[in-house]
Amino acid sequence: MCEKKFRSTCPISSALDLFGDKWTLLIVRDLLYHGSRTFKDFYQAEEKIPSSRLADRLKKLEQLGALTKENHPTNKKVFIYRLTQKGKDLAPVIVDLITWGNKHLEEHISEESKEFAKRLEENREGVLKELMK
Amino acid sequence: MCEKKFRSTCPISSALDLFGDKWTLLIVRDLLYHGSRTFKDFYQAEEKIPSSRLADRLKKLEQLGALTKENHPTNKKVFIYRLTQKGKDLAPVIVDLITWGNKHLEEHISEESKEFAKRLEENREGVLKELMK
DNA sequence: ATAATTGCTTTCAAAATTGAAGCAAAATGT
DNA sequence: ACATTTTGCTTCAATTTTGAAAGCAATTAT
Repeated sequence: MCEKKFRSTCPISSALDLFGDKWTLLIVRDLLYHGSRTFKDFYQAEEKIPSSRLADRLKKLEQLGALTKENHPTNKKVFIYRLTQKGKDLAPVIVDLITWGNKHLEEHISEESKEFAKRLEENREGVLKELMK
Repeated sequence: MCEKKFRSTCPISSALDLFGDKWTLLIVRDLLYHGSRTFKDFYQAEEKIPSSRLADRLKKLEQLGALTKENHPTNKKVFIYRLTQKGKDLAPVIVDLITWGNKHLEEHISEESKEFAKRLEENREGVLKELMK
């Protein structure tokens, strides 16, 4: 049953089998920053994910158990997505991508992100703890 | 000139524009573990990358400045690939993927990787230092 | 009652990926 | 010296994935 899913028994390769694309970790990013999001929220992010892609990435992440989908308390048409612990555990990866990007793509990174990256360098553990709570 | 290359000024999204696929970080992985590799070495890795993909990922990583390509000292047909500092700086990302994979995909991860992950948990900084040197 | 919003699904062309075969230069074997 | 193998790719057809746009049904707002 896993034979089709993973290329090898390497944890890196296996993680990439799940997250190795241009969109999945951006969904995780938005949830790390905001705690909870709706379809529309993700859809309106700067990077402009196509709704078809967004729908299937959310489905995959839910099936994987990295996020949950629950009803909005008052609006039946809206769903609320949140990270599970499995999803939150991706925070270190995300945070290291920020550090790498900030160091090596500095010229085109936003000031806001640079400041976040600075906080990270000063206190990685603290920032991580905050993000994952 | 960057307008086509990056979807936004977010460092995460930008890093994913460069590394967000199933193969690129496996090349980095092999170089982190082994120091230097040849085309054949990468090609023979467990995950079976197609040679066409390998060729263009190596080219992209070289253009990006994440690795260098140099001549073999005695065999003119062989090239030696090595990580630059820019490439080595991806080590934290790789290492966090190992930690995540080991925790959440435990049942299908090799014993060898589990042991490495254990060393990581005990001494992340030390292992990182070793990998990046 | 009508219009707008939300969370999708559908469609389809374009782009990326795979797997296999091919190839030239260099190295190795005899 | 000559044939064979190795190495590092390139090429190509077939399949898969993606992106852009349109569509849609069930609410919700007016």
